Amino acid sequence: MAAIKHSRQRDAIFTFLISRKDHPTAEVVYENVRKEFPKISLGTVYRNLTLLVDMGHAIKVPCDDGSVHFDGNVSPHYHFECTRCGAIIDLMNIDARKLMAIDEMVQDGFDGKIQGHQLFFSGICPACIKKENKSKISVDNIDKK
Amino acid sequence: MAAIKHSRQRDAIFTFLISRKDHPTAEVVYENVRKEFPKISLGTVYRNLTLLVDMGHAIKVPCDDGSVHFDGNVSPHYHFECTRCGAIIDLMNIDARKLMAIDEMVQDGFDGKIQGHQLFFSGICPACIKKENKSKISVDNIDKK
DNA sequence: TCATTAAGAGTAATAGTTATTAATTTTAAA
DNA sequence: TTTAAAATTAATAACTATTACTCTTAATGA
Repeated sequence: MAAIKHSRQRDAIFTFLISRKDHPTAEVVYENVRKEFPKISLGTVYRNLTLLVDMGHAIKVPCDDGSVHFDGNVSPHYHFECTRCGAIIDLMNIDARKLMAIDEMVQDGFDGKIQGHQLFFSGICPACIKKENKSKISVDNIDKK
Repeated sequence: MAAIKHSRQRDAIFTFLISRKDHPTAEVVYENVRKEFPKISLGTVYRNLTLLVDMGHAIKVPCDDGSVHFDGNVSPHYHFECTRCGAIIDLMNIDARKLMAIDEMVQDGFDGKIQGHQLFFSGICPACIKKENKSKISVDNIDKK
């Protein structure tokens, strides 16, 4: 019965994960945790990320472009990917009743049993919109935020 | 101006794709087209599948488990994956207005710009439900379909 | 028919991830 | 506190899905 032992490396991975709002990939986690543990290996990062997901402390976010990101926010929510900068952002403002309505919408007329869904949004993130506006406005407006 | 030449292999790949309702992977396409073209290579299958997708004759369906499936049905619809047998099934009975309502639901209160979404359902497919019922009923009922 | 050139076959290369293993760390019993 | 079992790590090998490369075949247009 594989008792799970504490490890500093896993701590560092988890701490890094919850410190970020943009959902890093395994590679990004690796590069950052390496600052604290220069000898950590990519395999250790992968093993601990899947461990954290299995323990329910993190979520695996498979994106449309095939890349896989990780999220330290385990409360139910959807994700949004910016088509400009690639950032993954949490969408927390969802009404639970509307979520269930989505399943019911397709269950009607379908012979199988709908048990759940994955919903993933795409578009332009607030930061990229701000950047875009800044480059549009003329020089004398730059300081107006 | 890269004139696209016709090829029997591509035809066979496309014909196989639209003949299936369960959205095969590149590997499955390969195994099946090989019956007609025993010398076809996996690289040819991949190249033609992406060609078909680029031409708008097929859709690439990246699934949650990381596997990639292909769909010869290009009309707008959602997908459903059976958690028992892994089959991917088209869900055609969706009201377009309800789809847009999904984007509006999350746009409200979000500073970014929602441009679209990917929605993917999971559960038990009709075939697996039928199979389950069959194994439950007693012997004297087997022939009752 | 013949020349041109995209497409195919076969194979090598790559990326992302998982598996293996010897050495190290953690934990708990003595 | 010491120490030994068990889990974890670092390093690396292996694996899987996909793409790239090279040379050959065959579709197209004159």
